[in-house]
Amino acid sequence: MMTENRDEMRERIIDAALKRFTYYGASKTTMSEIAEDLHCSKASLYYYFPDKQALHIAALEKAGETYFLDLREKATAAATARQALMELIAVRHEFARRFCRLELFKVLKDKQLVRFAHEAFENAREREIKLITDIIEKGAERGELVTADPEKVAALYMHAMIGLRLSLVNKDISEEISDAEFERVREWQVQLADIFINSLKK
Amino acid sequence: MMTENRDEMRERIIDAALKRFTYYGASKTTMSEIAEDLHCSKASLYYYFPDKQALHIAALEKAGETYFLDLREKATAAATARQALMELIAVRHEFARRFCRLELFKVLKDKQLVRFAHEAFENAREREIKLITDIIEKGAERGELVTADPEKVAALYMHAMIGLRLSLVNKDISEEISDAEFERVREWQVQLADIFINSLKK
DNA sequence: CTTTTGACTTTGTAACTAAAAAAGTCAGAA
DNA sequence: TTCTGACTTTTTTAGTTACAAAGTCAAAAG
Repeated sequence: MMTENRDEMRERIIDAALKRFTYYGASKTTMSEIAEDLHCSKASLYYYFPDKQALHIAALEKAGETYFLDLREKATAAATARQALMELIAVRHEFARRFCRLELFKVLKDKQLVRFAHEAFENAREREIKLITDIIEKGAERGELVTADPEKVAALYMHAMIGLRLSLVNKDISEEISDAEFERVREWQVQLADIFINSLKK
Repeated sequence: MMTENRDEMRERIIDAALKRFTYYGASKTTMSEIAEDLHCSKASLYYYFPDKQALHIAALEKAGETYFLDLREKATAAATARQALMELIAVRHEFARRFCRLELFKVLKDKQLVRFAHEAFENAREREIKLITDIIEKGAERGELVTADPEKVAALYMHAMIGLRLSLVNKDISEEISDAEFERVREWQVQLADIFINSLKK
């Protein structure tokens, strides 16, 4: 392989894997296929990653990191709290559409991976709650809104938002989610955000 | 059997089935077991119900009807909109605790039953949304709160509440849900209700 | 010395199958 | 009209095998 260094090759493998995982799901993707995409041998992959699971985790981490950076960038750029929350909804919407097939959940057989996924989710949620807390606090400083416990409200908002998607989509993981359904979730999320914003106004 | 009439025997069968379904799930309950509980033969059950599925549906309908009547009774008795919403949360909490093992979902193989369950859920949700709409409207009449579109807010509230449970519990259907988790969901639901109430105040 | 590979072994999965269990039927009894 | 024991049919499950994918390694290539 014509790569400059070890890390670069790792990235190339993660990208190739992520592409496959996103389109077909991790369980339906073989190491051989990823190797073929990269025009290298399967054994090479094992030089960079101890096993398929490690590659899977690396791919998930990369997707999550990209998502979170995007989230933070958009949120901090917004002028008002309402605008910031709307930006978060938009980013989440795009992320869900892109990675809903990542099949994090289908690989529930592997206990270690389940634990990792769970921790990663917890962690991502924590970071997102922190982001929303900041948005609310900044809004309070500006005099836009008031609340006794910004973090509590942020956590509640976060769970209600995630839940709204779960409640509205209400499908098996194997089923395809249509664009119309994604759009519907987005619209309801916008309205729920407005309820929260309104509730926090003086 | 020493029953006065056909309907009474049907009820007895439904009650016995519901008990088994609730504790062990429909798929792990055999018609023979239900018959044993009633000290009658399995063939008798088939005199009252064409097949197991029909009995399952009847049991679900009964559980749902009981739940809804309870819901309406408590809601109409409440003095304020806030109090009414709190009563709904309490009833839902009790219902979820009792029937979370009903395993409506595990029997996903049977297409007809899935369709029924889906329609029943839709229907129950519609009725519950109607109930919440009434609560909001009554609150508006009293001058407690204001909103342009009570039904829309009610639907949003309903989905956010259902979703909050889904988001917080976040478990496989097979896993047991602890009392502490149920309680946690209830507390968050109370807070979400307050957010909505506050948002709708003048 | 680092990276890559083809050929290899081990492990997991999907597709059969046979045995068991549960669903569902029915002629006749109460 | 309601109920049942004995029956048939259908569905589950547990075991098996065959194939595919995961994972290893000695040796080659740069």
